[in-house]
Amino acid sequence: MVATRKDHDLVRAVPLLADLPSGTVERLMAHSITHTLSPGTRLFEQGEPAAHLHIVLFGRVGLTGLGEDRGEAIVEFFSGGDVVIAPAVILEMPYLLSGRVIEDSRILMIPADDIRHLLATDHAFSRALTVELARHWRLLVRQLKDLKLRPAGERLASYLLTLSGQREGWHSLHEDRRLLAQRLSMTPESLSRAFRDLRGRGVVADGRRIQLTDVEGLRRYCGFDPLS
Amino acid sequence: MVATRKDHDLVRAVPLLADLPSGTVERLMAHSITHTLSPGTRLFEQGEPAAHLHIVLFGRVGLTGLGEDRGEAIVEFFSGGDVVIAPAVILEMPYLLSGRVIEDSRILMIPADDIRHLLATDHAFSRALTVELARHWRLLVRQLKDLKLRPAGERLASYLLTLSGQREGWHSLHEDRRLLAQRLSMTPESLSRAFRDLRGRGVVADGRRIQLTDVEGLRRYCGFDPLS
DNA sequence: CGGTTGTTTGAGGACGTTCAAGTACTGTGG
DNA sequence: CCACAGTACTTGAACGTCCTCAAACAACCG
Repeated sequence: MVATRKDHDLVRAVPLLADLPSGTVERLMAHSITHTLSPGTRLFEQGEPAAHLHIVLFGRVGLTGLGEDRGEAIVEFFSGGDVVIAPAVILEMPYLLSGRVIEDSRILMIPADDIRHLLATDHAFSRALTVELARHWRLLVRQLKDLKLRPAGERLASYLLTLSGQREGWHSLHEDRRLLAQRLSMTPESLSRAFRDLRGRGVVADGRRIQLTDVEGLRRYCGFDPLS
Repeated sequence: MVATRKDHDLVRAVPLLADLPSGTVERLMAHSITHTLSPGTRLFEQGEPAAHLHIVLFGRVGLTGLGEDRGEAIVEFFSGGDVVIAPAVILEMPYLLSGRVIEDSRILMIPADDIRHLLATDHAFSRALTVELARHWRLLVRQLKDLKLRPAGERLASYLLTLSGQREGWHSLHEDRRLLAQRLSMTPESLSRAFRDLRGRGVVADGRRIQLTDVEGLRRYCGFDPLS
């Protein structure tokens, strides 16, 4: 619960906080809470006010949107060093998404008021937050383009290319296929069929282990755009 | 081309710039270019480096993603007072989207270097940019949730509720149906059918004129979430 | 008037979902 | 060690939504 020595090192490695004077970080940490959480834990729910800024020190967290009765869709995964949802905290508005732990994770929670106060008083922090938001913006835009312009199979191919850094050889999925399917906006069944179809294009899949043998072919197949 | 007196007033009304000392705004304007542009004009293309920050003084601009051979998808519309794509400028990265003028518009273009310099030196600007990005982030998330969780008809209903501010009576679409269809990720044919289906739910459509007679029913139909 | 553009409607088809089994892997208790 | 349950993944068949293609219609404009 209380931040440990090791937490401190992890905190210093968070890009958002890396450039702050250590005194400032101390003050942030003073009011913060650090938790080790298990898969399934809900960090916050869509619709509730943002009381804390959540930062993933290690582990993995999923952002999910809840539909009326259509289950939930995963918008993005976040892992070590990532800030989970800054906009709700910045704007003092309710969350548009829910946060759920999907791997054993260590989560730093900083009170929203402290964040807003720092945003108002600390230029370096404000700048770092701007950069962080700009990065997230691009993540979302990429996904919107995927959804609007690419069919399911190509979305998977594109995801695999990003995951692998476009390197051939063995790689490992970071999440199980049910979650991956939700992230890619398809059912587990469709994901399974998409993997089957990619077998003819140099993708060997065995559980979470994935081998890519024809990155160039995959790029052509899904019109992969290395911009990022 | 050169900023006029009237431009100056419009600039002062841009939220991003409203809180800056007037000296700073003067300096920004000194190197900036202001253009009046007609529908169809391309502001910038996906993939090219961001040389300017574009701000819409009045008119309407569409952000479009280009697929390999699948035409283009509209990600969002921007109008008076909106900053078009800050992230590419902030991060010095290529655009992920193309910008196209869809109505006669007056566009302020500020050199990217000036923006980055101001971001690094002016706390108030940095803060305003953070807030602007946080707002855009929420726009994108809303749309992602729409795409992932709602079928075409409900996306239209949701769009109409947002457009109207959930008020009954007559309203006007800001763009023609072809563009609206692209924004909602469907074909014009599907949009036409979606309007037909909504006739039974209190939506009267005549060209760009729309009348809503049962906002509460529409809300229930699409599970509208007033969070914003 | 003919041409262009925007919208609507219908028929057919593709992609992805749903529903329903079936297989493989894991850990548990007998 | 095996039987068993539980979970994860795969496969097949039927269905639905939305797209494509084609045509008709209206409005507008030279």
